[in-house]
Amino acid sequence: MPELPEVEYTARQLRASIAGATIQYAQVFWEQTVSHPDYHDFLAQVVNRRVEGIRRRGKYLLVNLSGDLLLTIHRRMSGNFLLLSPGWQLDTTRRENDPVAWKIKGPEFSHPDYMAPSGPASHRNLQYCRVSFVFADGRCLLYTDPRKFGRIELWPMVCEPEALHGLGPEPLADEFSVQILADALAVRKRGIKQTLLDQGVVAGIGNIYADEALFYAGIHPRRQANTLTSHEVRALHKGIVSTLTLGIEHGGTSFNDYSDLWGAAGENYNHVSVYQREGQPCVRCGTTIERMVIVQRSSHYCPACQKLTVE
DNA sequence: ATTTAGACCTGTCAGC
DNA sequence: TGCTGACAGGTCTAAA
Repeated sequence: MPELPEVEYTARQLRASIAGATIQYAQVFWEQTVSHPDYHDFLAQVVNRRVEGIRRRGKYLLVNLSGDLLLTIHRRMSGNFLLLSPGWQLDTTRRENDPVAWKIKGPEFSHPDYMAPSGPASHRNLQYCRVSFVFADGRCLLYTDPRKFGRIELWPMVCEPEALHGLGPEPLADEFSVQILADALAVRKRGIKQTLLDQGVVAGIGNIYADEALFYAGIHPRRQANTLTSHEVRALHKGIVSTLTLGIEHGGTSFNDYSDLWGAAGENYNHVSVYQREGQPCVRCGTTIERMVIVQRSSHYCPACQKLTVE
């Protein structure tokens, strides 16, 4: 579920909270979540490491650990982080009818930043802890993931993890120019929607922000990527940068699962123009927003603002 | 060479 | 109330 803005927002929150903290130990409750190395090795290697820094690349969260280790995290559809105040702990008793759900036990929320898990999703998320990191100061970082798609890996810093190798430019960095985007689109015959979802073209765009960026630029999701005019490419570039930037400023987009480190929902769902707004009026012209399926994914667009035919 | 189902997973919601 | 199918912020693989 998290796209670039959600991952970036999490990275900023983690930087402000756990940078410099030492991992006392970790627990793994769903083995497949830790895909490299073997989770036994993972648990052994992570002990007593200090969190040296936190970065983001595309939708990957990158955590530098002391001893030249790199933790890479991809949350896929429903992965989330929650930071528990000291005093909280995992109750690892298996629940009767659900062998993979885990409960959290502890005192009432007392941390000033942690008054209540305010997002509607946070209570639910607490039950699906797959990995936990317990810090020396007693705090506990939970990786929760109802759908179990997310992956956490540990690599020696010297070799860049393969997963990061094929990623395209960072859309919010200087390297992402109009020309870079134009060059990438010029050689792709696929639809523009699929092309934007391709992490090798631009890193970090997912279904929400692809739809939003296309609406911003007035481009139909089925337009062939290499037929965009230079004017349209310029508009799309601006659309990508501004919708992602806005997403970060609003703390990400929450529809179901996503919440921030303290369990609060991201504000950006109040600011989307087309995503999941099928049947509602276009914010620009009032025409009814439509939905179509493209490569097994929903696409939301305004049929009046985003015409398929080239003028 | 691309496109596209299917897999991986669990939960929710609408409709019968 | 209970069942069924569609759908959900992603990405990889194999078959068409």
